[in-house]
Amino acid sequence: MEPKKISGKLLTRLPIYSNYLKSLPKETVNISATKIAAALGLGDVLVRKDLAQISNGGRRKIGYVRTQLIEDIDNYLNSNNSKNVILIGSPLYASALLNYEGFSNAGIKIKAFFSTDAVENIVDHIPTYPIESLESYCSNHGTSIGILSSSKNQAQNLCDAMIACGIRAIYNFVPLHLQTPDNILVNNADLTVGLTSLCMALNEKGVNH
Amino acid sequence: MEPKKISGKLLTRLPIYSNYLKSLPKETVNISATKIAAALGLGDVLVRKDLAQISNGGRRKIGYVRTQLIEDIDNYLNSNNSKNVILIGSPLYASALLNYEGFSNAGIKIKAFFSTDAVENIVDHIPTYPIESLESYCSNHGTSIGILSSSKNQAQNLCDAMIACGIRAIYNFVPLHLQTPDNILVNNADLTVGLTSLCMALNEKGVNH
DNA sequence: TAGATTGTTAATCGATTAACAATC
DNA sequence: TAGATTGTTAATCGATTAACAATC
Repeated sequence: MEPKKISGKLLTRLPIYSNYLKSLPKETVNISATKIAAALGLGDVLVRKDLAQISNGGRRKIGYVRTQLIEDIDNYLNSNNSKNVILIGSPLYASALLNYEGFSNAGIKIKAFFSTDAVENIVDHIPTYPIESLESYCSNHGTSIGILSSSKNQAQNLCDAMIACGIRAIYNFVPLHLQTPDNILVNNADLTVGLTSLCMALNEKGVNH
Repeated sequence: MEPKKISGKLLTRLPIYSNYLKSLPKETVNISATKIAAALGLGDVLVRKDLAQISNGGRRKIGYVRTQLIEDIDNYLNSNNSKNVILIGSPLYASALLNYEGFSNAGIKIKAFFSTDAVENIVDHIPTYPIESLESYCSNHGTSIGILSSSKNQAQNLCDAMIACGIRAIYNFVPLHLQTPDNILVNNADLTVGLTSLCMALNEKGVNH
């Protein structure tokens, strides 16, 4: 059950592979690393090395069994990612995450949303609770990961509240450096890098507006 | 005016440095790389090398002038990132991005939001338009970057629409591999990696729920 | 057999860290 | 002077790519 440790870069590619393989027509039984690489704009050796880490490999001249590969990738992601994850923040910021269709690809399910504003359920598969019930929920469910998506003003308070409730790791979508004790893991989601690197690439092409 | 090319990793750190420096009390005139590194959990040599790339350096024994450093970083980001950026999608997915307080740190301003649903302005500083006016807007403004935040179903259509309007680069928040011609830059924002690496880190610590 | 493929080993490349020199 | 600092050069590390061997 111990998922093997793989690199962060590969971790970003696994859901991409999985997605791509699932998008192929059902008739596609075998698929080669070369084809996958070409479709996704990666090197073929890279794809082969990646797949070697989570599957039992393919067959020479034939490639990999598509369904097996999907299973291997999803298995890895599921066994790695089966954690109790909650989301905390205000609906204004959090609704995109509640609706995000990418987490399930990675075997992640958000269990509950704790809202700073009184609201109904925003999506039907994730219950919304008032922030006040965070403590009782966590003590009952042993939640280990909290996603934080709020205004800058609220962020540090919400962060403190999560830590007080025993949360071990925080995925922070607020563009602010959170103050946390050493034993708390924090991962800061940075939505600007992607844009900035596009800007950089356009500059190189001579596009200046 | 040609911003120097720096690595993607540094690009993620620049807004972090800028944020941190701005968060210090006004009385702080000088700040050393060692202190910055300690506060942000980075190596001091790394910070020094980073700063060397965008500033004229500090003074031995004293460090850097805080305000000068902020200016240098923000200057770099502004000159690199002064592009016409629009957001396209449905409010459900896009509202978090419209409200995101991190883009301005990087010198990026979203100029307009093109909504698939008829809605009023969501935030007061970004006008909301119906998707139908995308074409006329783009031909008037020479927009080069589009942020895509919609359901999976809508994504490819919206992507095609943007390309038809002359957009050169797409920042894609939809967990789906977009089909695009070779000359279009695509950057896929991946919100799951952060969560997945937290899961991995917790696994290593023996936390299994 | 020839060609398409996987898989392995070595080379390259870029980012980070270590060691240390310079200096105020 | 001694200590805190910047800055530079070399070493390390990890990820990717190149070259090629194996094989169906």
